[in-house]
Amino acid sequence: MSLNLYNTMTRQKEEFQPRKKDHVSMYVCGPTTYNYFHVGNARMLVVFDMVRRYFLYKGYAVQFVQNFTDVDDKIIQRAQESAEEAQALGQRFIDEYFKDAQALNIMPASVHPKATEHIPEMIEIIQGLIGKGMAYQVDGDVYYEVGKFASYGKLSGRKPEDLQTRARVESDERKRSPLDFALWKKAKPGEPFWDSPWGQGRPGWHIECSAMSLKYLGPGFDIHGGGADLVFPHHENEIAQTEGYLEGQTCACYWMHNAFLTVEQEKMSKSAGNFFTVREILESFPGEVIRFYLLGTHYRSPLDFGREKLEMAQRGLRRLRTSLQLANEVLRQGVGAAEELTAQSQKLIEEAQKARKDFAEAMDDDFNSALAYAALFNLAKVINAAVNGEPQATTGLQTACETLRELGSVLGFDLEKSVSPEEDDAQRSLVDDVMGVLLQVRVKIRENKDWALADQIRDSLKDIGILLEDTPQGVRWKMK
RNA sequence: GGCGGCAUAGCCAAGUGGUAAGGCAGAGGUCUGCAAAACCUUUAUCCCCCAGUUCAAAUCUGGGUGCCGCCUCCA
Repeated sequence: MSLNLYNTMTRQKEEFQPRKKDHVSMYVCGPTTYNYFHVGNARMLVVFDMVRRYFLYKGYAVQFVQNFTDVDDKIIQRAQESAEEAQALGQRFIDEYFKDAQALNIMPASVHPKATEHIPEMIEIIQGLIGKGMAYQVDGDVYYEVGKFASYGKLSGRKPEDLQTRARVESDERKRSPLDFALWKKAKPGEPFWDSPWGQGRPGWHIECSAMSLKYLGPGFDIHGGGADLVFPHHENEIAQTEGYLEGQTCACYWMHNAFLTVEQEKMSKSAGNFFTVREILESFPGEVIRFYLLGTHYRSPLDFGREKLEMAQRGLRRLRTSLQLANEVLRQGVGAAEELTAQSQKLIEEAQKARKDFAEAMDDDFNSALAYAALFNLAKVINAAVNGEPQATTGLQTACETLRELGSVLGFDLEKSVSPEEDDAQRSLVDDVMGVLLQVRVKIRENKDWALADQIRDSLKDIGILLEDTPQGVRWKMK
């Protein structure tokens, strides 16, 4: 089954043809580490993690590179304000990145290169560009001469002439054209710097991605990803650098860009100040809920952020989890019960196959995770119906559950948290003990038909996040 | 000014020519001491507006209206 993805370069969906059979090489522009990342950044991270997981599901080996920009103006500025070393500050937020990423079930990249550890590679490319006459040095700075790269603008669909008419920044007199951009910046007093043939300084933003993608993936790698705002100028410049340096070779074959997250219809961004960090949202919602919310919309459509949206996502996710939980209880009871393949079992297996097919069709069509959700919900519904109706169809039920679990995990969800995080374990067993005693007492209370007291206990527990359910088989409880 | 995107029920959201997926919320029912969960039924004569192409359009074309993004650091 072929996979189609939308290529920003051609502005249409194309069938994915890997550079090397059964292998996918991806480079994604990672965050600049001067703060915790916000939900908008999270959308990009989750989207490309989903892309990666789907390739894995389809049997590809995926080389996934995601950089950290750990030197730039913002970091330096932040560091100066807080009297922290720029390097230390950059590293600190790299560490914090991994905490939040884990909460969102984002897999660590195959390689997480840092800009500051690839200065020599960048210098080499800059020297190559100067040697080819595509870059020039002025007073310790080095600029890329955009006019020397014939196809400049091919990714963003802009013509250099158009760009020039609207050049808003007051043009630096020393640049040959307002469009020329910095490859190397001369160090100002107090700034971090590295030695180079042009004196002490630091790299421009765009050059790092050229250097790191080339180093880890080589020319013509499969997919380059990032947020839509990177199309211009960042990715345009990266192409100019890499392809100018390599003369004729392609930087990346497919360019994928996710649309933005908005807050009240306005783009969420660090500079606009209307952002919510994942760190703060995690105080109210589990990471998987945030993830579920983010993947509920196709990655190329804008998505508005809000607390209600997260609550809706939470209820939806809970539905899928509940389904597996109910089925598991039935299956546990039914262990050992010999069973020939009943018609009901057969039907469940067919439904599972259908879900798998629908899921793959959705994902093969430019990673339509929102549509893939429907396959998950449909399967959950079938499982619920079986549990309610003919639970002895264990073979089929088991297959259906495994399928649901597996498809969920392709999107990065652990629908059945069999293992709770270690730090929760101690607390959990304590809660288990207390609940055991309390529920025994409550059984007595109910035998005495003191409903008011029984209900009061249930309500009070609900207030602290423990949900009680009275069923014909007895009482069941779970923590929110 | 240039380039690009979006407009589908109360809310979220799929759907690019064949007669509107899925989720949340709501209504009725089953079950229950009650509640919850689950199940069943139900909720858009219609997809921003106008004109056109077609046997057939939410889906194509043209023209409007509204919203957003990029062109400056930004996922």
